[in-house]
Amino acid sequence: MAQQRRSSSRSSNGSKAATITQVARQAGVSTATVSRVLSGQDGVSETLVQRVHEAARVLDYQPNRVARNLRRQATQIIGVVISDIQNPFFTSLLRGIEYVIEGAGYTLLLTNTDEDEKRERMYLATLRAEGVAGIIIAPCQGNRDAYCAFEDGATPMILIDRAIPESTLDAVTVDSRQGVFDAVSHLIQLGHTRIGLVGGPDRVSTASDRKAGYLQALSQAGITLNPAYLQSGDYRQESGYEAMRRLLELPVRPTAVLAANNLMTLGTLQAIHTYGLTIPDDISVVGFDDMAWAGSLKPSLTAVMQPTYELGLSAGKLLLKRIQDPQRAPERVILGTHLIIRDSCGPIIKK
Amino acid sequence: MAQQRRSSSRSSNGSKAATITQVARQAGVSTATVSRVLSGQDGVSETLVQRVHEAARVLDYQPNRVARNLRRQATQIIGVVISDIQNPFFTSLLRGIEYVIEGAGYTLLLTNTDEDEKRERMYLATLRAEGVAGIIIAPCQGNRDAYCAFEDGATPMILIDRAIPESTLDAVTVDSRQGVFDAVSHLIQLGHTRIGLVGGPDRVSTASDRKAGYLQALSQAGITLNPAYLQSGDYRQESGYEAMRRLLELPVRPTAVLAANNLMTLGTLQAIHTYGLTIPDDISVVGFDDMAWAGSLKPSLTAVMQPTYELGLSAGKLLLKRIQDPQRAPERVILGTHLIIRDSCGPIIKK
DNA sequence: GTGAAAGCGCTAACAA
DNA sequence: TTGTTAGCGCTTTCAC
Repeated sequence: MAQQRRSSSRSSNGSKAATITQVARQAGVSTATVSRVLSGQDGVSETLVQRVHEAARVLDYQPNRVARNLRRQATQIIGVVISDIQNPFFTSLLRGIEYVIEGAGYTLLLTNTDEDEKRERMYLATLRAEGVAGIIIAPCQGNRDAYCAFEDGATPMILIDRAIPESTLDAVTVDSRQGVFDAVSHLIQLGHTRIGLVGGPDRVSTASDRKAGYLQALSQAGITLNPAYLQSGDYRQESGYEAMRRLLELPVRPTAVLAANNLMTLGTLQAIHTYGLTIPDDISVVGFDDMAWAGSLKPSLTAVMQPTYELGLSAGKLLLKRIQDPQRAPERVILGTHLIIRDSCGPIIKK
Repeated sequence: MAQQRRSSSRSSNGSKAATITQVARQAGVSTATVSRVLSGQDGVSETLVQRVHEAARVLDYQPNRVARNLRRQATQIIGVVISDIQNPFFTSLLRGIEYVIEGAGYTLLLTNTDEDEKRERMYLATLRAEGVAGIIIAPCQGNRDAYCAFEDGATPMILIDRAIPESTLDAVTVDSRQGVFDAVSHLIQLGHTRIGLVGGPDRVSTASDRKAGYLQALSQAGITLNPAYLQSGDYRQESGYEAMRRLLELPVRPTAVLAANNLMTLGTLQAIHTYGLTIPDDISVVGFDDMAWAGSLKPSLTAVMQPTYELGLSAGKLLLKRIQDPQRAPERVILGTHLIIRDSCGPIIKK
C-alpha cells in the first residue's frame, strides 16, 4: 500500500509552485500569451491555446492570485464580518451569501467580532488592507461614525441584519418590530396580559425594534406596561437565563414571555425548567428566530421565523450591484417574518 | 446632525488609499525608511521615525497587504476549511483556532464545503492560489489522495476532528471510540441491552470510530449485536430523524439509543416526540457532542462532551509550529471526551 | 543610518 | 495574432 512515499501524483519538480514565466518558456510563447489564454481572452490562435494549456497542465500551474490582485488592484475576495459565529442565525445567513458570491467567482473571507467593537475595528482595517472587493457586515454597534469611512464606496459595504441610523450604506434587514408585534399579539389573543420580554442590547437596532414591537402590541391591546416585565440581556444564552430568572422571581410573574433571539430563548427555557415550571401550562414561550432545535424541544417551540437564507441572498446581490456600480443610490431591503405556531403557547387558564 | 455629508473624518484627499511612496514624499525620506519604520525595524534615527509616523498619520496610511504578500512570498492568512458551517460543533472549534492564530498576527479565511468533495477541492485550490500561510481542515472524505498534494509542506496543513489513514499530515482528533464506549457502557450499566445507534457516514473517520466504540461496549458486556439496531445517516438532522424512525418501527425496539453527533441527536429527539414516546421512561437517549441547547431540553440531555475549544487550540498551535519548522515530524494529538450525565437516560424498568 | 534599485508574478498597454 | 515592456506597492539587499 504505502509503496510510493512522496508527492505521488502532480509535478514533483523541486517544490515551489510554477510561475507564468515557466509556463511561457515551456510552451515557447510569451507570458502575455499565457495570460491571455488562461484568462479566457480570445484572439489567440488555436495552436497556441493548445500549447499553453498543455504546458500549464504539465507544470500543474496555478496562477498566483496575490500577483494578479496587485496588478489588477482588485481581489476576488468578499469579507464577511459576523458578530457571533457561534450563533446559528448568523451562520445561516452565510448560506445565502455564499450562493450569490460564489456564483460570481468570489471567495468568502469570514471574520468574527464576538460583538466586540475593538475586534470589529481591527478586522475592518485588515479587510481594507487586504483589498477585499467588498464587505458584508452585521455591525456590532449602532454608531454611524464607526462605518462612515466606508460611505465613500472605495470598499463597498453592505449592512446585514442590523441597520444604522442615517447611514447611507446599503442594508438588508428584517422587520423585527412587526415580527414581535405579531408574536405578542398572538399571546394576547390567547388571553395573556402579563407578558414578559427577554430583550436584547439596546445599542443593536434589532433589539430596539423588537422592544418597540412589544410595546406597540401591548399598547394597541390597551394593556399597561409593567416595566418589571421588561428585562434584557446581551443576546447570549447566559443573559437570557438571568433575565428570565428575574422575571420568575417577581411577586406576580408573567404568564407568557417572548425571548428576543435564539440563544436567549435557550437561556429562558433553562430558567423555566430550573424553576420546575411547565410549558405552556405555567408559562407560554415564544422565541424570536426559528432554529434547528425548535422542533426537537418538548413542547416544540412557537417562534418567529426569519428569512435567513433570503437575507443572505439579498445582501450578496446588493453587494454585487454596488461593486458593479459604486454610484448607485443606497438601497434598503426589509424582509418580513413569519410566526410558526407550535406547542409552547397555550391559552391562559390557571392561577 | 447630518450637516457634513461626505467622508467626515479621515483624509479626504481624492479617494484612493495612500501608498508608501506618498508617505515617503510627505516625510521627506525614502520608501525604504518608511518600510523600516512601519515594520518596526530598528536602526532608524529617532527624528526620522517621528517624521514617518507623522506622515503616515496625516495620510491615514495603511500598508497594502497584497503588495507586501507578493514581495514576501507569504501571506498573513490562515485558511480554515470546514465541512458544515451550520454545525455548532465546527464553529466552536473556531474559537480555539482564532485565539491562537490571531495572537500570532494572522487572519482567518474561512470556507465551507458542506461535506461536498467538489467544493472542497475547489476551495483548497483557491487557498493555495491565494498563498495562505497554512490550512486547517476538517476533511470531508477519508481518502488520502485528496490531500497528499499537501504532504510536501509547501502549504502546511493540519487535520482537525477527522483523521486520514496513512496520511503524514499533523492531526488533532478526539477519541471518539472511547467516548462512545463510555456512553454505551453507561447505558448498559443502567440495565439496557437493546441499544440502538444512530450512526454517521462511514467515509468519515469519526463515524467509523464511534461505531467501533459502540460495538466494543456491546461485545465487552457480552451483548450480541442486533444489526437492525445499527442505523446510520449523514450527520445532518433530517437523517437522524429518519434513522430513529427506522429504529422505532422495529417490532422489538431499542430501549436506549446513542446518536452519533449533535445534529442527528436533534433529529432523533424529533422522531421520539413524533411517536409520542417519553424520555427516559420509554427510551433513553445519549447524544455525542454536548451543545448549547443540551441543558435547555426537557429532560436535559446526557451527552458526550468534546473538548472543542482545546481541539481548535491544538490545531492552531500545531499549524504555527509547522509553519515555523516545515521539517518537523508529523504530530498527532488525540483528546479525550467526558460523559455529562443529565436526565435523558434512566434505568430499564418497564415493558 | 539612509537611499537607490531590483524584483515578487502577473496583466494590459502599446508595438510589431 | 503575438511579443515587449512597464508597472501594481511593497521589502530587502547592497552601496554609501
